[in-house]
Amino acid sequence: MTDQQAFFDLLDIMENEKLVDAKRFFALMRSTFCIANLLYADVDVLAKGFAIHRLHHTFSASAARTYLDEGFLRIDPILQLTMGGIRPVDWATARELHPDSEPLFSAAVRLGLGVDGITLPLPTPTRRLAFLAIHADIPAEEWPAYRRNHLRDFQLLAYLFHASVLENDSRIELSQHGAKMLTHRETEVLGWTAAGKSYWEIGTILGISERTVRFFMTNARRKLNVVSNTQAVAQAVRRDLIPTF
Amino acid sequence: MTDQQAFFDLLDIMENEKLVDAKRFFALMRSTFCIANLLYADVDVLAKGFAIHRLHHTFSASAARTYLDEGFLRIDPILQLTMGGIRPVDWATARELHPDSEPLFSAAVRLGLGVDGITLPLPTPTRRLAFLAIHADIPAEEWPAYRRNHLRDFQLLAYLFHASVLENDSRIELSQHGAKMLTHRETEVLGWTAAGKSYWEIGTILGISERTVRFFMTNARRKLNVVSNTQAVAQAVRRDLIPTF
DNA sequence: GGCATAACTGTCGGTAGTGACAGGTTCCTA
DNA sequence: TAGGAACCTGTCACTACCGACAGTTATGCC
Repeated sequence: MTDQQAFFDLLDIMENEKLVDAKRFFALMRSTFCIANLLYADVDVLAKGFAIHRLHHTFSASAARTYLDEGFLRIDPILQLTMGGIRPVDWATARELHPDSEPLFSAAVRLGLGVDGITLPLPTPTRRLAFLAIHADIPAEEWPAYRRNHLRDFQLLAYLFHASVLENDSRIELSQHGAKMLTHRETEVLGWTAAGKSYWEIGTILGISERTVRFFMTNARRKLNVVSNTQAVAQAVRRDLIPTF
Repeated sequence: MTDQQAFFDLLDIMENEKLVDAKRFFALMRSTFCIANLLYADVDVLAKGFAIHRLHHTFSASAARTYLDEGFLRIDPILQLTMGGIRPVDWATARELHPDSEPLFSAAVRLGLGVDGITLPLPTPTRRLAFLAIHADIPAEEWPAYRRNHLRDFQLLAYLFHASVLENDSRIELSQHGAKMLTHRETEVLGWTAAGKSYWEIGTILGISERTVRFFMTNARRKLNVVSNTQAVAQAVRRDLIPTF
């Protein structure tokens, strides 16, 4: 099969080149596998709502805008299945499991996004959600055989691409994220918050005003780049920034 | 190729059966791919030393005991490369990158563990390290072509097996710890709270009402014997009850 | 058939957390 | 001596949380 050779060529590229541009990867994928469209996303679920950390796709600008603007991202049943999962998610399966979301799928069809496709969940170091969605340009009746034939190819190539993106990411993050250390008071206040104390109680304990406690917590949240006290405590405990008792 | 058909049969099993026993998976892998030995491990890198969470292998009992007793696990260069990585790790590459560990590789050869093989890192929900190590029973000169041909098969099947193990794990964990253990939903909701999500957002993500999210959080607080969501998250993170990613 | 457990939903009212506004002092270092 | 960093305080308006009330449905076990 010539298909085989094309796959191996692509594999060599993905394994040997440190940084593969998304556009190039998408172009290679499309030419190798008769893929109509691809979407790679890395969504930061730590941020308020869903902050898009990284997004590459080959859909039309208007289709993507509609998808994002309408907030479909929040209720997309494929995303729900992808979240925290490892197995590939078939769009058809998601459609069956979530009949409530039928309007979404209908809208997707109108936008030309197709209904036969697959989404591969990708692991992320932090609590983000990354995935590669693949929409092949083939007749519906050929889809099962196509999926079966190429799932392994997609799985491996998606992970190699993802690895490339993450490796590049961490280089950037290491250079900019530096000495955002918590002060003594911030640590102290965070510790009492982790112990379940309210602002008023902490203020009384430390002999400062409730307002000041809030001030320290606000600074801690900003430094940890989180939105809630709860989240700040989760991060602090994970990073061993506050004493465990 | 008959190889192809054997792979597809195995793929069908891994995709359709909820729980695939390690022994069965290993047997199928060995017969399908001429694999000499397999090792699947899930270790806790946070614990002092390495706490083994799960371990299946086809190596001889004496070889495995030597490997573990001698503490090779701690200095294994392959594990070092696997840690936090996504890309497959070739044993030969690890040997080149870590000349200091030559004694380990020599010992491995004596023990019959082989030097041509590959280790696939697998993502885990908590701060653990999981991987599948594969050692094929073929002449060294055929290894590069073999690796190239089957990497995609290994990658996909390893992930499906890993998914099966993880899904089964969570079920066991819930049932064995008795009344004080958090339910699946409580764990899930707690995890999203730790990620800074509001009740409304979590409800949207999980497809349930905001009220129900509150219900689960209330139960979680009661079981953890704490008064606030923040405190609950602190406890849960400390006890590794919720995914960290 | 009872009983327990898990998953699920609704409303009310009080309290706690959060952002944005606008200040202050002390101490150390360039 | 100017600037920065840590520490400290106040008010207003809004949102989120949390306890207590009172349910429903499904499943599995004795």
